[in-house]
Amino acid sequence: MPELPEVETVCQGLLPAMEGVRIARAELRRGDLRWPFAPDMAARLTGARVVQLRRRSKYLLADLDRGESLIVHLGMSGRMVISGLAAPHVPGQFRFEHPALEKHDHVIFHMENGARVTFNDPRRFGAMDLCATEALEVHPLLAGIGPEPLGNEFHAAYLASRLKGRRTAIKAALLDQRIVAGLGNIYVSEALFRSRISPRRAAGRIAAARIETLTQAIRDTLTDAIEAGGSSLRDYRQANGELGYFQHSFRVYGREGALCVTPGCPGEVRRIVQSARSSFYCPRCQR
DNA sequence: CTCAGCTCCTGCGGGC
DNA sequence: TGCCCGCAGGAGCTGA
Repeated sequence: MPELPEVETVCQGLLPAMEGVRIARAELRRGDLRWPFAPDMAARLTGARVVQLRRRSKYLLADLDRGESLIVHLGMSGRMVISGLAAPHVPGQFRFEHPALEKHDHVIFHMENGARVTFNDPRRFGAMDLCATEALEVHPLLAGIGPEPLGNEFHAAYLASRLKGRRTAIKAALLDQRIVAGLGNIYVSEALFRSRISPRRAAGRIAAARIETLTQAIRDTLTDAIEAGGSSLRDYRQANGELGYFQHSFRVYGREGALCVTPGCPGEVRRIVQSARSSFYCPRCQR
Protein backbone atom coordinates (compact mmCIF):
# COMPACT_ATOMS: atom_id res chain seq x y z
CA MET A 1 0.00 0.00 0.00
CA PRO A 2 2.39 2.60 -1.12
CA GLU A 3 1.25 6.06 -0.14
CA LEU A 4 3.27 9.26 -0.40
CA PRO A 5 5.98 8.33 2.16
CA GLU A 6 6.59 4.92 0.60
CA VAL A 7 6.79 6.38 -2.89
CA GLU A 8 9.19 9.03 -1.61
CA THR A 9 11.36 6.32 -0.06
CA VAL A 10 11.31 4.27 -3.26
CA CYS A 11 12.30 7.37 -5.20
CA GLN A 12 15.25 8.06 -2.90
CA GLY A 13 16.29 4.41 -3.04
CA LEU A 14 16.22 4.38 -6.83
CA LEU A 15 18.37 7.48 -7.25
CA PRO A 16 21.79 5.75 -7.22
CA ALA A 17 20.60 3.15 -9.71
CA MET A 18 18.75 5.46 -12.11
CA GLU A 19 19.36 9.17 -11.84
CA GLY A 20 21.79 10.42 -14.47
CA VAL A 21 22.03 6.89 -15.84
CA ARG A 22 21.11 5.72 -19.33
CA ILE A 23 18.57 2.94 -19.76
CA ALA A 24 20.54 0.41 -21.81
CA ARG A 25 17.38 -1.56 -22.43
CA ALA A 26 13.80 -1.51 -21.19
CA GLU A 27 12.19 -4.92 -21.13
CA LEU A 28 8.42 -5.22 -21.02
CA ARG A 29 7.45 -8.74 -20.05
CA ARG A 30 3.77 -8.13 -20.71
CA GLY A 31 1.80 -5.56 -22.64
CA ASP A 32 -0.09 -3.92 -19.83
CA LEU A 33 -0.47 -3.23 -16.15
CA ARG A 34 -3.72 -1.56 -15.22
CA TRP A 35 -3.87 -0.21 -18.77
CA PRO A 36 -2.12 -1.28 -21.96
CA PHE A 37 1.33 0.17 -22.51
CA ALA A 38 1.94 2.39 -25.49
CA PRO A 39 3.02 -0.10 -28.16
CA ASP A 40 6.36 1.64 -28.64
CA MET A 41 7.10 2.24 -24.96
CA ALA A 42 10.10 -0.10 -24.79
CA ALA A 43 11.70 1.59 -27.78
CA ARG A 44 11.07 5.07 -26.39
CA LEU A 45 12.71 4.09 -23.09
CA THR A 46 15.65 2.17 -24.47
CA GLY A 47 18.70 4.40 -24.79
CA ALA A 48 17.20 7.32 -22.91
CA ARG A 49 19.04 8.85 -19.98
CA VAL A 50 17.18 9.54 -16.75
CA VAL A 51 17.94 13.21 -16.14
CA GLN A 52 15.93 13.47 -12.95
CA LEU A 53 13.90 11.10 -10.80
CA ARG A 54 11.22 12.68 -8.64
CA ARG A 55 7.88 12.09 -6.97
CA ARG A 56 4.51 13.78 -7.49
CA SER A 57 1.73 12.52 -5.23
CA LYS A 58 1.99 8.73 -5.38
CA TYR A 59 3.64 8.82 -8.79
CA LEU A 60 7.30 8.36 -9.63
CA LEU A 61 8.40 10.57 -12.50
CA ALA A 62 11.56 9.92 -14.47
CA ASP A 63 12.42 12.84 -16.74
CA LEU A 64 14.33 11.56 -19.74
CA ASP A 65 16.82 13.37 -21.96
CA ARG A 66 14.50 13.04 -24.92
CA GLY A 67 11.87 15.45 -23.63
CA GLU A 68 9.66 12.70 -22.33
CA SER A 69 8.94 11.55 -18.79
CA LEU A 70 8.14 8.10 -17.55
CA ILE A 71 5.18 8.02 -15.17
CA VAL A 72 5.07 5.10 -12.72
CA HIS A 73 2.36 4.28 -10.19
CA LEU A 74 2.96 1.39 -7.79
CA GLY A 75 -0.76 0.77 -7.30
CA MET A 76 -1.44 -1.50 -4.36
CA SER A 77 1.28 -4.06 -4.63
CA GLY A 78 3.96 -2.60 -6.87
CA ARG A 79 7.61 -2.89 -5.82
CA MET A 80 10.94 -1.87 -7.25
CA VAL A 81 13.84 -4.24 -6.82
CA ILE A 82 17.41 -3.14 -7.49
CA SER A 83 20.14 -5.61 -8.27
CA GLY A 84 23.63 -5.43 -9.67
CA LEU A 85 24.53 -2.18 -7.95
CA ALA A 86 27.05 -1.55 -5.21
CA ALA A 87 25.15 -0.97 -1.98
CA PRO A 88 24.87 2.81 -1.73
CA HIS A 89 25.58 2.99 2.00
CA VAL A 90 28.66 0.77 1.84
CA PRO A 91 30.22 1.83 -1.46
CA GLY A 92 32.08 -0.92 -3.18
CA GLN A 93 31.71 -3.30 -0.28
CA PHE A 94 29.47 -5.76 -2.07
CA ARG A 95 27.26 -5.93 -5.07
CA PHE A 96 23.73 -7.22 -5.22
CA GLU A 97 23.66 -10.19 -7.51
CA HIS A 98 20.98 -10.36 -10.17
CA PRO A 99 18.41 -12.78 -8.76
CA ALA A 100 16.36 -15.07 -10.96
CA LEU A 101 13.25 -13.39 -12.31
CA GLU A 102 10.12 -13.95 -10.32
CA LYS A 103 6.45 -14.19 -11.03
CA HIS A 104 4.94 -10.73 -11.62
CA ASP A 105 8.25 -9.15 -12.68
CA HIS A 106 6.56 -7.12 -15.39
CA VAL A 107 9.04 -4.42 -16.40
CA ILE A 108 12.83 -4.48 -16.20
CA PHE A 109 15.13 -1.53 -16.64
CA HIS A 110 18.63 -2.67 -17.58
CA MET A 111 20.72 0.35 -16.67
CA GLU A 112 24.01 1.29 -18.27
CA ASN A 113 25.73 1.32 -14.85
CA GLY A 114 25.08 -2.40 -14.46
CA ALA A 115 22.05 -1.97 -12.22
CA ARG A 116 18.83 -3.78 -12.93
CA VAL A 117 15.60 -2.24 -11.70
CA THR A 118 12.67 -4.62 -11.71
CA PHE A 119 9.06 -3.56 -11.34
CA ASN A 120 7.07 -6.35 -9.69
CA ASP A 121 3.33 -6.00 -9.17
CA PRO A 122 1.15 -9.05 -8.41
CA ARG A 123 -2.18 -7.23 -8.49
CA ARG A 124 -1.34 -5.02 -11.43
CA PHE A 125 -3.12 -1.98 -10.08
CA GLY A 126 0.04 -0.16 -11.01
CA ALA A 127 0.57 1.86 -14.16
CA MET A 128 3.29 3.12 -16.46
CA ASP A 129 3.08 5.64 -19.23
CA LEU A 130 5.26 8.01 -21.20
CA CYS A 131 4.38 11.64 -21.72
CA ALA A 132 6.09 14.79 -23.00
CA THR A 133 7.68 16.34 -19.91
CA GLU A 134 6.14 19.72 -20.63
CA ALA A 135 2.70 18.13 -20.87
CA LEU A 136 2.89 16.20 -17.59
CA GLU A 137 0.51 18.49 -15.76
CA VAL A 138 -2.25 17.83 -18.27
CA HIS A 139 -1.67 14.09 -18.44
CA PRO A 140 -4.92 12.35 -17.47
CA LEU A 141 -3.27 10.62 -14.51
CA LEU A 142 -1.80 13.83 -13.09
CA ALA A 143 -4.22 16.57 -14.11
CA GLY A 144 -6.45 17.67 -11.28
CA ILE A 145 -4.32 16.24 -8.48
CA GLY A 146 -4.31 18.55 -5.48
CA PRO A 147 -1.32 20.22 -3.85
CA GLU A 148 1.54 18.33 -2.25
CA PRO A 149 0.77 18.14 1.47
CA LEU A 150 4.38 19.00 2.33
CA GLY A 151 4.48 21.99 0.00
CA ASN A 152 3.57 25.63 0.52
CA GLU A 153 0.27 25.43 -1.33
CA PHE A 154 -1.19 23.15 1.30
CA HIS A 155 -2.30 25.15 4.32
CA ALA A 156 -5.31 25.50 6.59
CA ALA A 157 -7.07 28.18 4.54
CA TYR A 158 -6.73 26.08 1.40
CA LEU A 159 -8.01 22.92 3.06
CA ALA A 160 -10.90 24.79 4.68
CA SER A 161 -11.95 26.16 1.31
CA ARG A 162 -11.97 22.68 -0.20
CA LEU A 163 -13.89 21.10 2.68
CA LYS A 164 -16.46 23.87 2.93
CA GLY A 165 -20.01 22.71 2.27
CA ARG A 166 -19.04 19.08 1.81
CA ARG A 167 -21.28 16.61 3.58
CA THR A 168 -19.09 13.60 2.96
CA ALA A 169 -17.04 12.15 5.81
CA ILE A 170 -13.63 13.77 6.37
CA LYS A 171 -12.06 10.33 5.85
CA ALA A 172 -13.38 10.17 2.29
CA ALA A 173 -12.49 13.80 1.59
CA LEU A 174 -8.85 13.28 2.56
CA LEU A 175 -8.63 10.20 0.34
CA ASP A 176 -9.74 12.36 -2.60
CA GLN A 177 -6.52 13.07 -4.47
CA ARG A 178 -8.00 16.27 -5.96
CA ILE A 179 -8.13 17.84 -2.51
CA VAL A 180 -4.70 16.81 -1.30
CA ALA A 181 -2.14 14.61 -3.02
CA GLY A 182 -0.64 11.39 -1.77
CA LEU A 183 -2.73 10.34 1.20
CA GLY A 184 -4.07 6.80 1.34
CA ASN A 185 -6.05 4.72 3.76
CA ILE A 186 -3.29 4.32 6.32
CA TYR A 187 -2.05 7.88 6.70
CA VAL A 188 -5.55 9.36 6.66
CA SER A 189 -6.39 7.25 9.73
CA GLU A 190 -3.13 8.24 11.37
CA ALA A 191 -3.50 11.97 10.65
CA LEU A 192 -7.09 12.03 11.90
CA PHE A 193 -6.00 10.33 15.11
CA ARG A 194 -3.26 12.90 15.64
CA SER A 195 -5.73 15.72 15.12
CA ARG A 196 -8.39 14.08 17.31
CA ILE A 197 -11.01 14.29 14.57
CA SER A 198 -13.40 11.41 14.01
CA PRO A 199 -13.18 9.87 10.53
CA ARG A 200 -16.99 10.03 10.43
CA ARG A 201 -17.22 13.78 10.92
CA ALA A 202 -18.71 15.65 7.98
CA ALA A 203 -15.89 17.38 6.11
CA GLY A 204 -17.71 20.69 6.01
CA ARG A 205 -18.38 20.73 9.74
CA ILE A 206 -14.89 21.07 11.17
CA ALA A 207 -14.02 24.28 13.00
CA ALA A 208 -11.26 26.41 11.52
CA ALA A 209 -8.93 25.84 14.46
CA ARG A 210 -9.29 22.09 14.07
CA ILE A 211 -8.55 22.30 10.36
CA GLU A 212 -5.33 24.08 11.28
CA THR A 213 -4.52 21.19 13.60
CA LEU A 214 -5.41 18.73 10.86
CA THR A 215 -3.12 20.27 8.24
CA GLN A 216 -0.25 20.15 10.69
CA ALA A 217 -1.09 16.57 11.67
CA ILE A 218 -1.05 15.54 8.00
CA ARG A 219 2.37 17.11 7.54
CA ASP A 220 3.74 15.58 10.74
CA THR A 221 2.39 12.13 9.96
CA LEU A 222 3.94 12.12 6.50
CA THR A 223 7.22 13.66 7.63
CA ASP A 224 7.61 11.05 10.36
CA ALA A 225 6.85 8.24 7.91
CA ILE A 226 9.33 9.56 5.35
CA GLU A 227 11.97 9.77 8.07
CA ALA A 228 11.21 6.17 9.07
CA GLY A 229 11.57 5.16 5.44
CA GLY A 230 14.84 7.00 5.14
CA SER A 231 16.14 5.23 8.22
CA SER A 232 15.16 1.86 6.83
CA LEU A 233 16.99 2.78 3.62
CA ARG A 234 20.15 3.77 5.52
CA ASP A 235 19.96 0.70 7.70
CA TYR A 236 19.58 -1.49 4.68
CA ARG A 237 21.71 -4.58 5.14
CA GLN A 238 19.90 -7.16 3.07
CA ALA A 239 21.24 -8.22 -0.27
CA ASN A 240 18.00 -8.17 -2.21
CA GLY A 241 17.63 -4.46 -2.95
CA GLU A 242 13.89 -4.51 -2.56
CA LEU A 243 12.30 -1.13 -2.15
CA GLY A 244 8.77 -0.19 -1.30
CA TYR A 245 7.88 -1.40 2.16
CA PHE A 246 9.46 -0.81 5.52
CA GLN A 247 8.64 -1.21 9.17
CA HIS A 248 6.00 1.15 10.45
CA SER A 249 4.65 1.84 13.85
CA PHE A 250 1.08 2.99 13.48
CA ARG A 251 -0.92 4.54 16.30
CA VAL A 252 -4.33 3.31 15.13
CA TYR A 253 -4.06 1.65 11.72
CA GLY A 254 -4.42 -2.12 12.04
CA ARG A 255 -4.79 -1.90 15.83
CA GLU A 256 -8.47 -2.79 16.18
CA GLY A 257 -9.29 -3.69 19.79
CA ALA A 258 -5.94 -2.49 21.13
CA LEU A 259 -5.60 0.17 23.81
CA CYS A 260 -5.46 3.75 22.58
CA VAL A 261 -1.89 5.07 22.73
CA THR A 262 -2.94 8.42 24.19
CA PRO A 263 -1.56 8.51 27.76
CA GLY A 264 -4.34 7.95 30.26
CA CYS A 265 -6.97 7.18 27.63
CA PRO A 266 -8.82 3.94 28.41
CA GLY A 267 -10.32 3.79 24.90
CA GLU A 268 -9.95 0.91 22.48
CA VAL A 269 -9.15 1.42 18.82
CA ARG A 270 -12.22 0.75 16.73
CA ARG A 271 -12.48 -0.30 13.10
CA ILE A 272 -15.34 0.88 10.96
CA VAL A 273 -15.95 0.54 7.24
CA GLN A 274 -16.33 3.72 5.22
CA SER A 275 -16.82 3.58 1.47
CA ALA A 276 -15.77 -0.08 1.60
CA ARG A 277 -12.48 0.71 3.38
CA SER A 278 -11.38 0.25 6.95
CA SER A 279 -10.99 3.28 9.18
CA PHE A 280 -9.30 2.95 12.55
CA TYR A 281 -9.87 5.47 15.32
CA CYS A 282 -10.26 5.97 19.05
CA PRO A 283 -13.88 6.89 19.77
CA ARG A 284 -12.87 8.56 23.03
CA CYS A 285 -10.12 10.79 21.64
CA GLN A 286 -11.61 11.56 18.26
CA ARG A 287 -14.77 13.60 17.85
C1' DC B 1 -21.30 19.52 -8.86
C1' DT B 2 -21.43 15.86 -5.23
C1' DC B 3 -21.36 11.35 -3.71
C1' DA B 4 -21.94 6.23 -3.23
C1' DG B 5 -20.98 2.05 -5.21
C1' DC B 6 -18.65 -0.95 -8.48
C1' DT B 7 -14.53 -2.59 -10.75
C1' DC B 8 -9.90 -4.19 -11.82
C1' DC B 9 -6.24 -8.08 -9.74
C1' DT B 10 -3.78 -11.64 -6.88
C1' DG B 11 -2.27 -13.41 -2.42
C1' DC B 12 -3.48 -14.54 1.90
C1' DG B 13 -6.01 -16.07 5.89
C1' DG B 14 -10.15 -17.91 8.04
C1' DG B 15 -13.59 -21.38 8.15
C1' DC B 16 -15.06 -25.91 7.34
C1' DT C 1 -4.71 -31.25 3.96
C1' DG C 2 -7.45 -28.91 0.63
C1' DC C 3 -10.86 -25.96 -1.02
C1' DC C 4 -13.77 -21.89 -1.12
C1' DC C 5 -14.77 -17.41 0.12
C1' DG C 6 -13.97 -12.80 1.40
C1' DC C 7 -10.89 -9.24 2.16
C1' DA C 8 -7.05 -5.97 1.22
C1' DG C 9 -7.01 -1.23 -1.41
C1' DG C 10 -5.72 3.18 -5.43
C1' DA C 11 -8.38 5.33 -8.27
C1' DG C 12 -11.10 5.48 -12.52
C1' DC C 13 -15.66 4.96 -13.89
C1' DT C 14 -20.79 4.99 -13.73
C1' DG C 15 -25.13 6.46 -12.42
C1' DA C 16 -28.20 8.69 -9.25
